[in-house]
Amino acid sequence: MTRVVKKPEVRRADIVEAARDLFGANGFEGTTMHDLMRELNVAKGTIYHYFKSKEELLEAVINNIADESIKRMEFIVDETTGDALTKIRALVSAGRVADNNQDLMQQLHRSTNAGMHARLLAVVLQQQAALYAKLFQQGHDEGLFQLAAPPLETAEFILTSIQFLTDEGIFPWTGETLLRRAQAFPSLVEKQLGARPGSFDFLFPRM
Amino acid sequence: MTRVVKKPEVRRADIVEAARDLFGANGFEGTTMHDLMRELNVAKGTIYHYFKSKEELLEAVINNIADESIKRMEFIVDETTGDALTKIRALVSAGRVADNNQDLMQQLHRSTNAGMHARLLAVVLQQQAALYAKLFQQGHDEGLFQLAAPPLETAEFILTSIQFLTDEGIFPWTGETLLRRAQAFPSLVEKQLGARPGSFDFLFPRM
DNA sequence: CAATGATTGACCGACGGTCGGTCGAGAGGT
DNA sequence: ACCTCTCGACCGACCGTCGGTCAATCATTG
Repeated sequence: MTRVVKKPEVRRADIVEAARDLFGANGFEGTTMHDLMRELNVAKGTIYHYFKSKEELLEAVINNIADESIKRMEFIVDETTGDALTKIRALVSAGRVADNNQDLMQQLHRSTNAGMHARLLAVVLQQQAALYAKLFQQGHDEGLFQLAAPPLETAEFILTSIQFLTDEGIFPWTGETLLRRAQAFPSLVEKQLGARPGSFDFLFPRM
Repeated sequence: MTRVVKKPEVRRADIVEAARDLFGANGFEGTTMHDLMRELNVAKGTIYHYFKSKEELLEAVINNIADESIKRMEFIVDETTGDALTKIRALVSAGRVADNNQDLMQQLHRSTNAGMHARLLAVVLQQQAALYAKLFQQGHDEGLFQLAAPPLETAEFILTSIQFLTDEGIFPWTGETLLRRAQAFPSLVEKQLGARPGSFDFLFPRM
């Protein structure tokens, strides 16, 4: 095979990108290193030159997705002007990881990928919590919220529940269950934040 | 090998029990079907006679653990007399899945087992939520709580956060992080339930 | 042109899973 | 009580696949 030499950073990025696509299309366990080397037109050893195991490659893919997600969210917060509630609203509507990773999410819904999924959730969550914490603090300062606990812990608390309970990846919730929960979220969040009733109605947009 | 015939239920239970032990000791991926057949003194085909895949066996193990857990908790609720807060306190102190599955939990702390772990959490959670929902309702009726949403959704919301955020299995939180969160839980829960400040101090017992 | 290190691909051992076949036990006939 | 006959629990050699290894090879750089 014709030998192609690339700069290490480039090759590394190529591998992560291809892995991300394949994991998204076929799942982690459903993707073989052979699939990956064929996709990349690269020998197996090359991949193992950059990642010492498939597991480590998964780690890199997860961080890649998470980093992209958090950057997008930070950008949204920065470009949005207004009070905390306005910023939160903008963030929520654009913040679903699912939207920009449609096929990935579809794969994550297979229970075999629960591991990959849970780990991705955990990383994304920690990053998002820091972001929301700032907004909660702002809202508190603006008199919109009455927090009972530090902003970061409050953000972690709320985000964790919403992510896990709305995510069909780890456990296949039924449609009714999801609806039932979605309807309860506004009240739950308002209560937790001490926000005005109705201020989080946007969490469950009736159509 | 000497052939031993058992009643199907017995053999099935034996397999689940042994699998539970081995998964607990070495993790799901760290346990081979060969290990299992050696432990059971049984041929590989026998295991596959009862479970069509390793994956399906995992499912059975998870349900086995979850069932045992929920039965213990239901028993505790039944034998405890008093108001909702008293029952909740009893439940929490005995309800940690970790306590009665020490080595299992230790294994779950390996990120390779995130899948097994997340799925177990999901099942246990759904069962526990139903139980706590009853107590939240009782507390509401007794005037101890002021719920902002239906009891079941409230229970799911709270339990999910606490389980996920205190569990080191999926993402290895640091000790400080765990402490920081534990300190915030009482306030967060009280706020969510509309309970008297201090009534959930038992969630974070200072030593 | 030598040194470096990126790249190759044949090779390996372990693993999950299959399948043709064996054998014990209970049902039903005599 | 004894003998079949049938069912399905049980066996284990075998298979294909997969993650991972490594010595050789080749492009690039100084």
